Amino acid sequence: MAKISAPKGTRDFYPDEMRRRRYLEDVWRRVSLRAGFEEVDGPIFESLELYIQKAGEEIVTQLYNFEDKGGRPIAIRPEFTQSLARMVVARQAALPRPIKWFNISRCCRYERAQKGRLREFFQWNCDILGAEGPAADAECIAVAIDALQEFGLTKEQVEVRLSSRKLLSVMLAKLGLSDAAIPKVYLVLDKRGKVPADVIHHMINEIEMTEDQRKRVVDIMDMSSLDGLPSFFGDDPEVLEQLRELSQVVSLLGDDAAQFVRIDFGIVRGLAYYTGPVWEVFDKTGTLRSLCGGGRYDNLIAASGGKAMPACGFGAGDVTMGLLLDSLHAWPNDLTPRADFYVSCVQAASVSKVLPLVRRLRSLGRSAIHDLISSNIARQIKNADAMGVRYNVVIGSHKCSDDEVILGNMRTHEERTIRIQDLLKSVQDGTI
RNA sequence: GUGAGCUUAGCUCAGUUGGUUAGAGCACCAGGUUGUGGUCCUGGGGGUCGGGGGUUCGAAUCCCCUAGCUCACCCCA
Repeated sequence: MAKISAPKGTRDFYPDEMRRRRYLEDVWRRVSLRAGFEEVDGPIFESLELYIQKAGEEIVTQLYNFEDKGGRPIAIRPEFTQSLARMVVARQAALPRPIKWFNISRCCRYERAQKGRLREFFQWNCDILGAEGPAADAECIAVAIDALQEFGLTKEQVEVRLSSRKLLSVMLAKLGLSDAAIPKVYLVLDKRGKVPADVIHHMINEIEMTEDQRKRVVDIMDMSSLDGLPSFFGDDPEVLEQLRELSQVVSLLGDDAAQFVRIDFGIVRGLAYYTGPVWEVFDKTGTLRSLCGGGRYDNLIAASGGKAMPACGFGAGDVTMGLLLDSLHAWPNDLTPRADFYVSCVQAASVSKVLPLVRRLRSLGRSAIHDLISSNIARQIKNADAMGVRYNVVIGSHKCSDDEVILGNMRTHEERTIRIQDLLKSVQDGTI
């Protein structure tokens, strides 16, 4: 039989990888729950139409789709947001506001795999619906930062780059740029930092606008705070309003979280999608794709057939986060689950006593394991040690009677003889 | 869709201008140690050198084709 390998862009999760995946998910879930988000989920496949409706026919080339046996066009979910919108719309009137939901979804996209991007991945989403205004945006950013800190990351290692689609479009409109020039400016903004400075310079010079406009576009591009803006636009009320809203997002975070945040109008993201503040999290070495991205998308629910409803949220993938923790050696030291007890057995005659004791220990909520391949006592203890077990329990030693066992602390090397019922009692009391 | 690189043991990799029977470390298994663990010592299993074809007395090594993987561009909800 031919060996068949896993499909391109997918991963096998052997125990090592699975532990890391669970660790990521545990952090995401813990952080979400303590911020008051409720976990939701939808099907792993949806009607293909759900994605076409939003992104157009071209999206089909970028996802896994098939016809089911009833001839219905189906797609494996490439993201969760469309499912979320569908779920919200279905019960929109009945859901208490604001809606705060989170989800950890397995998603597939048919794309060429490369560093930080695979065909199957896990994505954490947090969304707040029914809340307009900067408080909800700040809450999303706060939760994302909370997760970063929970992973042990500092403001020296990662940063949140914050922009505002609305502020940016108002500013560009006020500069009097032509309709043809504005998309090109977005493109340049998006490319900045990804391609060499002289290329950026060249791209800007290619855009048709006056020298004054060009200079101002460059100024906006280079801005890393909002301080200069009011004088820049002569206290224009529209600009000021958007500026105030974006500043509030930062100030609501408080000094501690705001230290992670930097204003960067280079954050563009999906043009059709976002309507207000947008942000992405990057590692500061700049070697990885974004760790997390989000923003305000007030049109989504209406576009999905519901009543207009403000919404904001973010998504974070497991692949890039894993790469970052790899490169920083920031995984927790020991994710290996260690059993509390290894019940070993000296003589064949006592073998039948092993599993019953193991089961008693397990029923008390402790983890207990034992030999399954007839190892001698030396091998059993060797195995127990290799697995980092806390206590070794020896049954059938000539040093003790039938209702006794030897309890060995694998770390301190202390041994003592103890009656089985006393052992179980101590375990129950929590003294062992 | 475009371009580049890589492929030798389960993993990470050596392998000299082509030259005996293809190696190391780690991992795994066993013994030293048949009633007590980490170290150590000894041994063992495991390779169609990605696949196919060609050149040659001789190919892991050179040439051609092909597959797979990786990286970058495009795209990125």
